[in-house]
Amino acid sequence: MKLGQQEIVAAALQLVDEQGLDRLNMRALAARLGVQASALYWHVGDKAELTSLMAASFYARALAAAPVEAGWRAWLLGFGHAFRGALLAHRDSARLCAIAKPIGDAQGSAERLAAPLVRAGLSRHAALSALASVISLALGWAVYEQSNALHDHLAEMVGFDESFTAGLQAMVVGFPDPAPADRA
Amino acid sequence: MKLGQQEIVAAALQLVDEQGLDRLNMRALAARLGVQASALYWHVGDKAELTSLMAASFYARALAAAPVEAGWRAWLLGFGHAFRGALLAHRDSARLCAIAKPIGDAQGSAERLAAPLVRAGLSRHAALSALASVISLALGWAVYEQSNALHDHLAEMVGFDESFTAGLQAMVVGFPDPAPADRA
DNA sequence: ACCTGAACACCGTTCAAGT
DNA sequence: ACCTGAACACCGTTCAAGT
Repeated sequence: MKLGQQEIVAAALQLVDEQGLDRLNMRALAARLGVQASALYWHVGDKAELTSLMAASFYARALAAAPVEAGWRAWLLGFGHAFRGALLAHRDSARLCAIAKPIGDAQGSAERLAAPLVRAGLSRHAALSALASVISLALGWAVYEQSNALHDHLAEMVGFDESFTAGLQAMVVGFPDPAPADRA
Repeated sequence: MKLGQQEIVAAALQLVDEQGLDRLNMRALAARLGVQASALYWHVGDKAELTSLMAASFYARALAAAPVEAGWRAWLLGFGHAFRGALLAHRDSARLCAIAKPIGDAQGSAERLAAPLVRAGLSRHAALSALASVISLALGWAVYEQSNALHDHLAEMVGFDESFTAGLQAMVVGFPDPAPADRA
């Protein structure tokens, strides 16, 4: 099996899932791939770039899992749950996203994410704004939810899933309908 | 000036404000305090504990800046803005909160934060749930907002303040009134 | 009680050298 | 083009020793 960015990112995610984010280091990752640590730098350039790639995979998976065509409210709800799902599928994913410095064309990715909302009738500004709020909400929840020690105490107290859903629902319902002048 | 947790945390926040989170290390921090790195371990125990203390200072400041008595919606809005303000007052604060492992009595702090909401008529569960959503939203926004490279691109595209306010407003308005059976 | 000085283990990264 | 081996700088942490 040849070594490439794909395999490296996959192995890194696997390593984090098993050992946690603070056990992710270039030597351990290289060992898992049967290679020397310095070999990774041919494919990745930087540990920061590696974490950015890992974070990007969450967004990509969320977008893929989001509803295809729907009203903008339904799409926002769907995407919110999809992004949350993508995060919860991996250990320490939220911390990973928080650490990750934005990669490549952040501008472009944002537009691509917002495109379904624009197609559904929101202005570019309203779409980006609402999307950022939904992403922020999901990311923030995941941060606290994955904070290991917190998890035990708060799981029973609050019920992460229902509470997140309640917050998301409230927010999306609360977003105003696009003003007539704001239509495409 | 004697060395204590207070001064260490303050100096650490100052250092991060000036140099950024990834330049925060025990040696630089010690040097700033005119002391040896190993001396810090008498007062702090751990770098993780230090970051937790730093993160805790944000929550404390937000609680202090929140409205004293108000309806639960108004209090939530006020606290949301206060927490956001506390985060934006320091560089890399959101990443700091994401990294920080919960300190001491997370249970107790959560209750203390939620107390004003309970006094305003929400059930304990509804209060914790709503509060967590507001905190998550503010934290999530701050993560993206402080992501240096992102800041430049997105600042004009979205308008962080208005968009955060819109999301917060929508969410708080969208929270249902407490059911009669759910009253204190 | 509080701090110094020196050390240890670990980690990101580089680079000449190999194939 | 892709990887090894060895090295460098840096950092968290410990601990005996000082005062």
